[in-house]
Amino acid sequence: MSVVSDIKNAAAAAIQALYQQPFTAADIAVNTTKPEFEGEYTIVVFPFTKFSRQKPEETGQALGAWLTANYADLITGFNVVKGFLNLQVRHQYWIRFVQQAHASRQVGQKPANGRKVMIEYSSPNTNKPLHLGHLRNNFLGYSVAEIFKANGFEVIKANLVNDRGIHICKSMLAWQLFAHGDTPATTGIKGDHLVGDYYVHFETILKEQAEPIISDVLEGEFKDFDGAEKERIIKLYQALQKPEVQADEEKSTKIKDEIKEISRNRTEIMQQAKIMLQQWEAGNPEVRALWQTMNSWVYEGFDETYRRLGIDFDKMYYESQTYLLGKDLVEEGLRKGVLFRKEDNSVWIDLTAEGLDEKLLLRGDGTSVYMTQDLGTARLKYDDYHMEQSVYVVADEQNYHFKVLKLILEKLQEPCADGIYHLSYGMVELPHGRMKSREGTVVDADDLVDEMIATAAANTEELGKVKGFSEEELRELNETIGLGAMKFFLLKVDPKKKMIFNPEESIDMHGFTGPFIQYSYARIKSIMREFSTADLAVLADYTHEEALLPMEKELIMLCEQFDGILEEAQREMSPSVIANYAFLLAQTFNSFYAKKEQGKYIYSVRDAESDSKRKLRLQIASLTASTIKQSMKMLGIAVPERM
RNA sequence: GGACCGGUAGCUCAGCUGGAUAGAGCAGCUGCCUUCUAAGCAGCAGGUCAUUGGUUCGAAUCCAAUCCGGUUCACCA
Repeated sequence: MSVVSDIKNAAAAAIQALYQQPFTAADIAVNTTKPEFEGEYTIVVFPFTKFSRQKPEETGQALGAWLTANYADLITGFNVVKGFLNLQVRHQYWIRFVQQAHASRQVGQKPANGRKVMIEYSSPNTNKPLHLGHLRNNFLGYSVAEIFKANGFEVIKANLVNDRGIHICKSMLAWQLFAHGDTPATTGIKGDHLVGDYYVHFETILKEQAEPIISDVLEGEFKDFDGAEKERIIKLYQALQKPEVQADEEKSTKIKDEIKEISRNRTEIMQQAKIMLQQWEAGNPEVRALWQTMNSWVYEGFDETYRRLGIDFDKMYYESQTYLLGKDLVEEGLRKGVLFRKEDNSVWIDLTAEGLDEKLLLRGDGTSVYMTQDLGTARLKYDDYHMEQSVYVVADEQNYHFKVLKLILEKLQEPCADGIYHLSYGMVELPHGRMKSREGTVVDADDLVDEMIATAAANTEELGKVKGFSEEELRELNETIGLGAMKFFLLKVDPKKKMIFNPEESIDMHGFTGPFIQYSYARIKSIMREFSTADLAVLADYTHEEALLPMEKELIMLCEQFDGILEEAQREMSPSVIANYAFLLAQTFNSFYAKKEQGKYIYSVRDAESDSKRKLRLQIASLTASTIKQSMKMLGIAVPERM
């Protein structure tokens, strides 16, 4: 039970008693009171004037009087300003909260609720190392999983690895052609980076081979093409010659892009890659062996990155094992009449009634597409775990895909359909736009982590506050701070918004940042170190009778809101809710810590004006520390005892 | 063109289930380390909440239209 819900329930009872109106607690607006007015929480009374038939002020007075008379253990006083009823919560209420929180020892962990969710995140391709975009995905997925757990859910963290397809064949082919047998072991290059390097190599060759073909086409020469493709390319060429197209830059760029794409497909190296993909699908032993070897290099690299990032999974899925799934669903769909077959034998679903298009599910040759395997995988996951919700952490460019996926599953009456939830997040962009591998602007995840830790180390060194730390402790501290800065940076923004990352400026460690909060935590721990565990232990049964000073109350109130914040974060699937809260809490503690009047620190724990105040403040500090620690844990961020 | 998302301080973002005078951080300017940690604190300055209209006691928040930016609408994944 929270204060806000207590107040809402009391207000609902008041309305029932005074006006005989069945107003539910959920319909009552309760906010924190603005600092310029007296009170802690405020009820907005405007909505009640309809049936009170009094002015807002009178309605507020009547409600306030009733509440202080009938809920005296909750509310001790009130004042009314216009339509706002400001309530003063009984000071014992706050004290009781502090003591209960202290006694329970574990803040922000709700008991198991018997509900099960799967969170799929990360889901990398195995042809390239992880980059900045993946980091947002990984941190989001991990954090949302933590948030669900804290709210009492059972969580399965899943990773669907895209380990097959043309992209990995590109790396494999380039390796075969140019690597002379190099391995991570012989070169000392991390496996995922080595494989990524050959992917880049492939793209370079591809570009070289495509260029003459493209320039031929642009000059009206089509010798590299035949059949339908030739017709298509000629059509594009002719379209490009039209004066109205040449005047329209957007249009001509689009046509040129298509010409480039078709030309790239005509290159020798691309043809080889396609052959390799066919060999892979046919189970060619040599190709399969190379595939296994190179993927294993990538997994070693990924494992290292994941371990460093503190990211883990309960269940791995591999597309090489799931890409053929979904065909039976299509068969069933055809039988149910939800799907239909065209003359060329391809299978479709008609979603025009839903304002969407027709969507292909099986090609004419019977092979499946991305959507088909996702349908099958959705069923597989559900068969594996029977979870009530299946969350996909995937960038917002796939919004349409997931909308369609859910819709099709609903139409097929799959039991997993209702639980499908696309946690869509915005891309991380550079100041000049999206990261482009062809332009070499991709920010590598490992490099960024290194950089962050180095920055943290430089700061730690400069501040010189960690005398007596061993080498190992120092390394661990800098890793905690560097990673904390990075995770917080990527999680503090609302997931659905795209965000800008400027690699020129390193991620800040002051202000609204992870290190700021970590620092605040370490500072509290430093205060607490002055006192023994016995000092803390006797606090639980201590009854505090003195009045609460403003910032003592403010901190208690903030800590009391934590449960509600956790629920909101889970409901919204938004770690940023917690990031904002943790910052506010840390910031408030810092003000509390530094508040000075007439040359004295008025909230000093050590030099408190009385024994009871010392104990109360120690308790508040301890509770604040636990709440900060748990908040940061929800973001996958550790907090140091000293920094 | 259809669908979806976004537009709040110089910059990066909160606030959006309607509530009191729109908040942080960074950057800029002032102060504060004989103090339980200055990765901190206090303060100054900075706004037609894209535009217009509507809904009502009340709109950054809801609705409509418009403008700007993005994503997507592949027999790619």
